[in-house]
Amino acid sequence: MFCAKMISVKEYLKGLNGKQKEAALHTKGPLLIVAGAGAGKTKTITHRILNLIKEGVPPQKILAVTFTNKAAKEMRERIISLLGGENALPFVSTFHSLGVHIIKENARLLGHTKYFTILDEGDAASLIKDVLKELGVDPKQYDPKRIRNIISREKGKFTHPEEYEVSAEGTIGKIVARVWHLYEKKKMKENALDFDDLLLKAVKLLKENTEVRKIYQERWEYIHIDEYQDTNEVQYLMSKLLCGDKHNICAVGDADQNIYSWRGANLKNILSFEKDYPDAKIIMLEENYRSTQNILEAANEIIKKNKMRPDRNLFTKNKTGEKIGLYGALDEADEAEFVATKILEIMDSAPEYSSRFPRQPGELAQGFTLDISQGSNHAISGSKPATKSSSGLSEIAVLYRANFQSRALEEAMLRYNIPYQVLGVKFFERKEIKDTLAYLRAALNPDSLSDIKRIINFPVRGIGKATLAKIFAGQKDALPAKTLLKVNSFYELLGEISEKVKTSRASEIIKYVIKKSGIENELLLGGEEDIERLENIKELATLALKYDNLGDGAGVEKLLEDASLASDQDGLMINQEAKVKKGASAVKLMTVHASKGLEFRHVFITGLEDGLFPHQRRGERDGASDREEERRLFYVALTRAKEKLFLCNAQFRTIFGSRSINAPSEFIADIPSDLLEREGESSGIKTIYL
DNA sequence: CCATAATTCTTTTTT
DNA sequence: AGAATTATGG
Repeated sequence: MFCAKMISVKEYLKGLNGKQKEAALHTKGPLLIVAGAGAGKTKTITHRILNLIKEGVPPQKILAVTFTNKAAKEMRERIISLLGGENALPFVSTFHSLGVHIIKENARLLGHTKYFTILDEGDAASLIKDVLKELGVDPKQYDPKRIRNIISREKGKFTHPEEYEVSAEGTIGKIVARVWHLYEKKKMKENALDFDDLLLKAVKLLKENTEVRKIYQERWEYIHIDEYQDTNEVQYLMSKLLCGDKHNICAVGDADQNIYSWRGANLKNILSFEKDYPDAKIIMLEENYRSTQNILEAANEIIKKNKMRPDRNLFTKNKTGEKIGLYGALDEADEAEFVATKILEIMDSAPEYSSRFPRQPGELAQGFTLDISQGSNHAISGSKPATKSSSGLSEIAVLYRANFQSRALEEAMLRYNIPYQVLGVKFFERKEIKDTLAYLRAALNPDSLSDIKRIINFPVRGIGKATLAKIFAGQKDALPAKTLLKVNSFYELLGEISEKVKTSRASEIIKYVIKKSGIENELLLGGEEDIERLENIKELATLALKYDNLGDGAGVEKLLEDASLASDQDGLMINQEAKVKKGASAVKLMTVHASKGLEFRHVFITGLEDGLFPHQRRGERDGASDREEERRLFYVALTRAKEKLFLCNAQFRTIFGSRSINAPSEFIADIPSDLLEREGESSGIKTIYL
């Protein structure tokens, strides 16, 4: 119905290409946007939302769901900038926080309070461990994490525990069935939900309760689902239930970028979109605006080798660009050294940075301690904080398959005085942060045993295992008088905190907790490490300032929610805001998974060794599809780069403290050699052996 | 109950 | 290699 004339009228869509415009203008009925890497996916979706609003749809009627907080944040910001000063905004959320939202509004229906505790994977695994012990199963023989994974996978498939019990096979299956049952019971008793529950319970509500379903279907008339290829069964059901009969669903995705099948992501969802919504409009975005032709060609060659994929190719009008650099390193230290020196070279080639870095590795800033565990943002003391021109550094990313690889890279960055930031150090998973938050959670949810367990004897109060067991068994009166006194004063403390929560702002409460609990005193007495921990908690208080305007009580509640749902990158993002704001720009180190959705002028892909990338995992799952997933992962890595790409592999790598020899990844050989260019060999390959 | 010593993991990717 | 968990003795 819309003709060229009408399109031309919409000034605000003029930055889009034909296909993108078509997508933005298709507002009624189901729409699938198949968007290749760098094809302007977010731009299209945000403009579509803009168009809806311009056509008169109230912003609150629009929902956009993403996978990560970072993606949600970016989308929100881009919508805000498109809308200008408008005050009402669409509801942009991750799947998990949408789940929390729905559950909180209906907590009673599920037998929970709105202060339910969210268990992270660690909490969940330790709860499973307790369950195993209770059932008389040796947790060493049956790894709690593994059991947790199996349960998680089943929950992601929307399997009922009873259903599973019937179909469970083998010894493990039987054990899982028993554990699962008790695990659910315990969570209920603790008023706690695991990550899967956040989606599952929300879907159950929507599915089984007509009124609830109606409320949300009416609340949101237009829904958008980002990264549709990564949805699992539960998320798929959620999207379906939310869009109801109106079918105003816009899904965006790219089958080639499905890298989460190990988490239950089901390609079927995107591949059978047309079956689910027969009147669906499908739009393919195949022009890449991000990368040079060389980079894109390499990526196309890599992904072509997968069998299970749509037949299509991205193209670009960008220039040919430089060749892809290739470096065969001796070991991980050599590899890291190469990366570091290359980064300096890159910075040197931009004249405005040339004076910033020391030329020799020896010129280190004095008094700088090497502290890998902290990760985060190491703007080097002694080197001037980078100013406006320093954005160059943040245009560089170093990618790797597994988190442990960051270590060697960090050491090199420190030696060469290159400011860097590691995405993957989970601020909210640090012990001191978890401890502090546990006080708040326990105060709000007195049933939360996992939180109480964590803090009842930290700082040391002389309440040990035996005492704990008695309390949990409801036999407080069986305690010796002296112990009872300690226990009571602990619960009084929780009571005081809970009172304080109702009457104070988030940042104040954090300070209150560390004082009253004795955490502060404890850490002040400790060594250097403890002081650093205290600093981290203070950072938490700073971060909490942002929640102060939500009002007394509500601020803490939201802070706790965000803390539970913050992934590593998000967590760090928040963590860093304070530091980065000062203008420090840094090279980014992260896993390939974490890099999805991002782009950088210069990208290093490290650890391209057989067994590491593609990663060799132990059996269990179907090898062929795993291999294809590794390939998709490499494809994602390649397509992050805009201008220059470096590939590195190391002959030797130390894993678990012992050195292993690795052949270069097959991926390197899969790239046409005319796209590659050797960056020189490491010295001494022949001489050093062991 | 707690501090220290000994032992056993860890490393795939994440909401 | 280093962290984390568990065993041991006070």
